[in-house]
Amino acid sequence: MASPKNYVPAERENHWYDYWMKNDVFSSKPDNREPFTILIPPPNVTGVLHMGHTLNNTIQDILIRKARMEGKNACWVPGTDHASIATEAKVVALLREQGIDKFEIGREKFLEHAHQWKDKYGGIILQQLRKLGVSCDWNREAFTMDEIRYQGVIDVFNRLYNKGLIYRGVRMINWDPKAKTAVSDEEVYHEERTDKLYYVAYKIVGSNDTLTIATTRPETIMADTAICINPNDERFVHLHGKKAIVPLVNREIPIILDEYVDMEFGTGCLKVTPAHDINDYNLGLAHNLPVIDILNDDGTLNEKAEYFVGEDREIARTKVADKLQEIGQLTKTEPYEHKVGKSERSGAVIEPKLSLQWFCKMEDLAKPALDAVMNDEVQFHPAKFKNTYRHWMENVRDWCVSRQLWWGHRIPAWHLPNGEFVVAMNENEALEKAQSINANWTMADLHQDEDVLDTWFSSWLWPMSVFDGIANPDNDEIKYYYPADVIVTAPDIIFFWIARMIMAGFEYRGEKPFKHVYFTGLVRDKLGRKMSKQLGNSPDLFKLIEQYGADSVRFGILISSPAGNDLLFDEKLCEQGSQFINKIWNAFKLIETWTDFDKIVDDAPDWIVKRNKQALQLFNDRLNVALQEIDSAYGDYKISEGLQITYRTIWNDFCSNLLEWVKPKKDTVIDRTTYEQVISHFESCLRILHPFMPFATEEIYHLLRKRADGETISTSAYPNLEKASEANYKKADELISAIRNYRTKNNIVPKHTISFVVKSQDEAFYKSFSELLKSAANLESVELADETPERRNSFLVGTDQLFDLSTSTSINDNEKAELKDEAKRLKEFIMGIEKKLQNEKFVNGAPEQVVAMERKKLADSQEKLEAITQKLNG
RNA sequence: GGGCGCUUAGCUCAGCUGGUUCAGAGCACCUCGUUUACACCGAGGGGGUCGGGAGUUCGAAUCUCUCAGCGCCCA
Repeated sequence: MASPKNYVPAERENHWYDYWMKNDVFSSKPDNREPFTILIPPPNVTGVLHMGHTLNNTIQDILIRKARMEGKNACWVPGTDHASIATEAKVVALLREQGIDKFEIGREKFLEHAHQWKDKYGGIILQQLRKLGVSCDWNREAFTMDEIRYQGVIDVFNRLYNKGLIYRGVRMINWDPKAKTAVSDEEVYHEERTDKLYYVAYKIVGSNDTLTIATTRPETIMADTAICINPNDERFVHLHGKKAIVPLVNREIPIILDEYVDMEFGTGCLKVTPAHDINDYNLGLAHNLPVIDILNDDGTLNEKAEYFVGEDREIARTKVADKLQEIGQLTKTEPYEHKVGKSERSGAVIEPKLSLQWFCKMEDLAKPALDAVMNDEVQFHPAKFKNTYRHWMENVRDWCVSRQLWWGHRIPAWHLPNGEFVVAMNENEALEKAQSINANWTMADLHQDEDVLDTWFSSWLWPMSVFDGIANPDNDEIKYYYPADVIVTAPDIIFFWIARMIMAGFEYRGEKPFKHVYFTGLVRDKLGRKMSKQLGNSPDLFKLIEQYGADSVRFGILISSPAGNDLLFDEKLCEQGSQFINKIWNAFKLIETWTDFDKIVDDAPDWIVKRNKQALQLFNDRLNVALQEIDSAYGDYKISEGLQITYRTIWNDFCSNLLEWVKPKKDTVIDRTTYEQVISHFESCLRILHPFMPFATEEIYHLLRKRADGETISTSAYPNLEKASEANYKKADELISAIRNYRTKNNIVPKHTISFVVKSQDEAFYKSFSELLKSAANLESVELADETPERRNSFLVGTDQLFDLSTSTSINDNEKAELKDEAKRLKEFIMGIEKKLQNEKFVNGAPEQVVAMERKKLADSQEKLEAITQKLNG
């Protein structure tokens, strides 16, 4: 019953995913086992799966699958994020296509459309994730705006408000004039851009003098309320106290002094526009300047500007410049490189804007969250991100939590006729509170705040809200699963999300929300460029999965993914993954043929039994060392390294060595005990690999033995670790290679048996593994010798000297030269060690072990040198 | 401007609490090989003065300083 030539992932992956679902392998309920919890970073409902998600979720899947196999109660909670700005933008655009205006249909109708949109597209990404094989508990799917999560947000807003941590204030905020909403500092990215620096002359009142300022934003001169100069600037200080006249609008403004002004920049004179620049705003506060806001919410000029009313700021800029030119007050322009803030959401240039917003005070919340990371209560992997985190947390600023949008959690504040407001859990409670101020007010007098909360204001509660831990802080689920074991995320949301989750965790549960944070890198293309739509360098994931299979895609993205560093993704790596599966597939087919050809017997010849025992012993050592290495890789969150070790162990140690060692040749057989053990080693290999490549391992696991109904490798026990040393394994491997090498050099075909006499200090090794060595290297015999046989070909493996009894010495010139080189090298090496050992400082200063090692090195080298000299002279 | 990090084989990276036999892996490359698991393979091979310089030390890829290049974050 031969299996197909190749494993075809496309045919099997869906099958196994269905099998897992049908057998409810991924679901979790609290019980008396140790929990292992992972919370998915909820992808945006607007998103489609990209390489970043693939990496991130593959890592989570590996961690959760390993934990599951280790017998822990593994719970991976999936979910999605409502993504206020992005989703609202999508829905607005969709409605616009249908000729519907958001403001015309109003809030309620709009939200209906938004919910419809979410129901239709919001789950796409989670569906796509299933293709990757992720083992989320799908019964637990949460959404940041579903009932439990929504109420949690409202609850937390109320509590923070009552605690005095939420306030309303006028602040300079980042205004996105396209999305018409405030965005947080973290949602602004800065882009290098070449603009112009305009030099504008202002007349001085009561004088023919002018002073010249340099600005990138001439369109804001209509909002100027002062000119500022540095008090140390002797060029201009005489102007202090005089007034300047704003061009075009001809308003008189004071000339003030402040050290803030950089004398080197531009002309040394600064126009002050408090409404449109954060630094100017602060200057305005310090000098009591009026604030003139000349911009509309959409970035066009308003009537206060007087000129170019209704024009977009960018267009107005050139028009103002032209006008200034016309009236002779534009003295020059020069190109100017600077950074421009843009909205991460809409791409629009951010406008600093004064605005009444809701804020959350951060200082008190930040303190325990900072400590928890600095003292490793919450561990960052890699730890280098602790620095970044500390820097931000120590300088944390209040969080602007309101957004001028409809899609989201509406701020639970009701404005009252007298201009006050109340914050409440719901309308009724709000009315109650209102009536305690004025008993005559009715519901009609209350008006709920129009704004919604920043999306992160729901995400930061995620570790609690997914278990309904806000409203029901004592429920069994949150008590069991909280804190989560690990969060896997990219470092770009360390502040948005990670920091705030830690704050919320301590604030509401007095405990960290998770134990470990694993930061992945960015996925770049093989040239190191970021993947972007513009470059078109982002591969189509589904084509990749179709072509290579999910296992191979997982392999490809992981094998090159060092912890915390960006990874350069190359499709070729997926191919390497398929080749790996093919290798394992063929290992399985080999074993399968033994059954087919009746190779498995109970009464195998003694030498086979012995040899196989030796082979298994060595492999067992190696496997255990590998397990140890893999375990420590997991412990350090070096997932990629874990896969690399697994790859090498299966390919080199299991396939190339163990299988070759015990493989029954032409007319030989394999004893049943060995066969059974090979199968169980194969199973161990599959189990180690399963978290990385779940589908193919499941497939072969089922082919290796008859499995019970519903049985799965996913819940089979991860191999146990035994203490082992692989010294003998390595020696055998090296020795066999050396003998092969010797054959090649001397043109001895593999078929031809040879006999060796060995001079070695490690006699036990040769006694223990002679059958294996003979078989693997096709030796007639390998005997230990006390004396050096004369005139025999010989070579060194470590310090062991092997003499080929079947030939007589005939060193050719080539070999002679090589040996001489080696002898020379050894002599120098020996001299080096001798010098070291003669150095008292070394002998006294270095640890005993190190000195002993040097002595051993010396002895070994001398032995080698002696052997070589002998050979050269013989 | 401030902070953090990186620079080791052609490529991607390990190694870095200084000392375990002239610095490792995978891929790529070269040579040989189709013996019934696998050419998506096997056997073998070449390839690095560990970015430059200085210092500490008996000893530095590993620690310190400095220079250069690159990247990220915050202003």
